[in-house]
Amino acid sequence: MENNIMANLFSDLDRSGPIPLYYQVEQRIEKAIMEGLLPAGARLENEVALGERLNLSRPTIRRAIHDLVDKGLLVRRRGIGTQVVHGRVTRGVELTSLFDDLNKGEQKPTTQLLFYAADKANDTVADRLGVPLGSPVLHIRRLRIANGAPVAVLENWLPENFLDITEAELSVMGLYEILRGRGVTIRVAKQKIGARTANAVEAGHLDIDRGTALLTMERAAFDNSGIGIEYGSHYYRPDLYSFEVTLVEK
Amino acid sequence: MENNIMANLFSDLDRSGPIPLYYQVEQRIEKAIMEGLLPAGARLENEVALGERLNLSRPTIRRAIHDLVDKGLLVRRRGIGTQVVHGRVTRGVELTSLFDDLNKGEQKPTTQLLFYAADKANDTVADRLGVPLGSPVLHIRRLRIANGAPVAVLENWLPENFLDITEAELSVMGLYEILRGRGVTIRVAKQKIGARTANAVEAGHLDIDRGTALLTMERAAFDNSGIGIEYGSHYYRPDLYSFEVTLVEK
DNA sequence: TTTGTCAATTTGTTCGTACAATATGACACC
DNA sequence: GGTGTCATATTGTACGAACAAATTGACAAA
Repeated sequence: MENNIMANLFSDLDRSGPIPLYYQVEQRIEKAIMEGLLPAGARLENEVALGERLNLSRPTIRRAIHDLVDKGLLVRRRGIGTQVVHGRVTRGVELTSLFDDLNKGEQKPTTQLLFYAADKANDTVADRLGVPLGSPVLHIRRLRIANGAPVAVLENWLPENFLDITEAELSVMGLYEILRGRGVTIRVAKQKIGARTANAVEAGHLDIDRGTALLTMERAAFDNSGIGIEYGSHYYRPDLYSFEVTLVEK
Repeated sequence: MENNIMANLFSDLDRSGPIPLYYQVEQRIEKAIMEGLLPAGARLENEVALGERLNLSRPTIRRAIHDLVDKGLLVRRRGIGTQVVHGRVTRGVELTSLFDDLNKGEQKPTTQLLFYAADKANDTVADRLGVPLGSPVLHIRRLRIANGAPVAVLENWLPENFLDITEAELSVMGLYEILRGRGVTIRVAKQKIGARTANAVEAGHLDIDRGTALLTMERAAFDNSGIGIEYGSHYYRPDLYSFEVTLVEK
């Protein structure tokens, strides 16, 4: 029975294309879990058998499964086998989701550019971004609206080489979308999540009462080579947004 | 020059003991980075050469380096090589830190047990923990105090097999400490971080004004075998506590 | 009944090898 | 001088194979 499910799942692997085989396997297992074909607690076939049926070597299968374990979707024990982790919170748990956040949100988000100016890096910005104090930075503030309701105010600073990002771009695209389009890859990001009480201005932006709670996030993002890409200080309407993280102990 | 450093680093690998070779290599490189022997931006020797000098196969070396890339300590580019990541993000990047949080906090935290009872799992608890509705669970609520100030209220539910955890234990030890002592290893945890406004009771516990902001966290933690270990619903004083996360894009 | 042992199952570690893809720098060519 | 091409260095993907370690269940022995 299960065999049929799996057999169908892996029927047509693209062996010639540029997408690695282990990644294709990974995606299909992940999809099967998300769609409920492999429910929580379900036991996967063992590595060798799986490899034989897909005509893949054991290392390739292992690579795929290992990645999914890292993502927190699977759990494996020597002598026992591999199981789908319990807790069907398994939707959208990728760590990367936090990067894009609202960028590719559920319901066609809109952006309103509140502020846009070339500025000089102050103490905080210089420190977080690793640029010299007083060096040129792009300073922006955006209001993110989803479903007609204001969800968050995003304030960001970017180093000198991004001064040519235009207001027009920022009005229609997410920041990370723009950065990706310029060939920039974020590699490491350090985030700090907290809460505070909204003042009058903040409350006004988010269309809530003064004195209610805000969810806040500070983030410094770095390049492949460790160069500071972006420093952001954001606040969110807590009834419309929250952060989800999956931690995997190694 | 660099060769000498590396040669010394890997002089005596334990080939017979139970610790995997890739792990030994991993630890030594990590140590070298932490101690500054391999400064930010330093380039590692290539995989094959490294393998030859240590008398290890390339897969073993790759495994070690791959793990460190996952941790955010190293960065590698095809055709170029492997480098130590820039940016002093290198301290305390372990994912595990979020697990223990207040347990091993900065200034000798105290715990006050507010509630302790055997209970039956309600809808939410049963769902999050993956146990049957109405099955026995241990239900506790604790007030965490650091430096004389109340920092957080931690409400937790644990499945049947932890019903024998005593009030005395909970008063002097952190929950995760107790669990570790019983041989339980948390493997995957799913967290949701948000904010809301404090009601009168909550404000009273944390010694703040009613209506000020609370930082909230919900967590479901799972075993090696995917069995639910703990479900928690916590709230924190945002001026005394916040969450820090380091994300690594893969 | 309880305990110990052994076989079977399954993942973990480690080796070896081959070829592909990407970035750099040198060199020839226009 | 600029431009394209090619060799080189390095990591990425994929195969195959062997043995080690942990768990379970069956069976034998006390």
